[in-house]
Amino acid sequence: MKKRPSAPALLKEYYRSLLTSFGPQGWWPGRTRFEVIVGAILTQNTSWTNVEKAIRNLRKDRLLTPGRLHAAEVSRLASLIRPAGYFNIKAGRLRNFTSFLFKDCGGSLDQLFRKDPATLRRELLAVNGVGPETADSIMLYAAGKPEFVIDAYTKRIFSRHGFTSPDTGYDEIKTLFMDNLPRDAALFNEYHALIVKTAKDYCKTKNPLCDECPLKGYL
DNA sequence: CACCAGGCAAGTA
DNA sequence: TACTTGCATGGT
Repeated sequence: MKKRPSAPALLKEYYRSLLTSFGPQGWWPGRTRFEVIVGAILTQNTSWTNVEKAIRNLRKDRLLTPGRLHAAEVSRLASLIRPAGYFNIKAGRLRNFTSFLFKDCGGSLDQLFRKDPATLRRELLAVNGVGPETADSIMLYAAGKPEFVIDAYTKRIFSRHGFTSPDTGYDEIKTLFMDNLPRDAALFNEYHALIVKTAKDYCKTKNPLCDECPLKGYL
């Protein structure tokens, strides 16, 4: 029985193991920063394939810019994003975000992302419909800030492998990553992408000991 | 048919 | 503060 490594060592080992197994993902969940933000809101408790359908509908109508989206009727947005589920709620949330963006920054993402990270995160969280995961997804994948995104996959994998408990809170598990890894946006981006790939490909079964899982050796 | 998917806010006690 | 419920489509 080999000794359990320290948290920093374990997190680095896990990353190295995933990277070795799957290679760099070069993952980016959208074509533009604004599309990343839209995707982050639409994917709340929803499969990414359904989000892609909704994004395609928005793109077809050329609404994937802050100005065009903000100008569209919420009811029209709702009908376009229908495949992503919760469409009335999410249409309102998209509007809440663009309203904030225009009121606060004149619709400019450059201006929004020039805010210092702590302020930016606090203000994103103040938008109705933007919670911790959505805020961090925007910070990391749209703004390029080093915030680790904790999603259902991350929680599930790490709890199944006995690394956290199933009810560990968002901030607690996030701190685990943030405090034990270098604050590097590219690293956080790649790490989270690898976790998503692992979850989708290998951890569908509720069996944390599945043979092909790269984490197998760390139990 | 049941169950789940890259959450969040509002309601209840 | 701590729990519960509503939101909704599409894939397996």
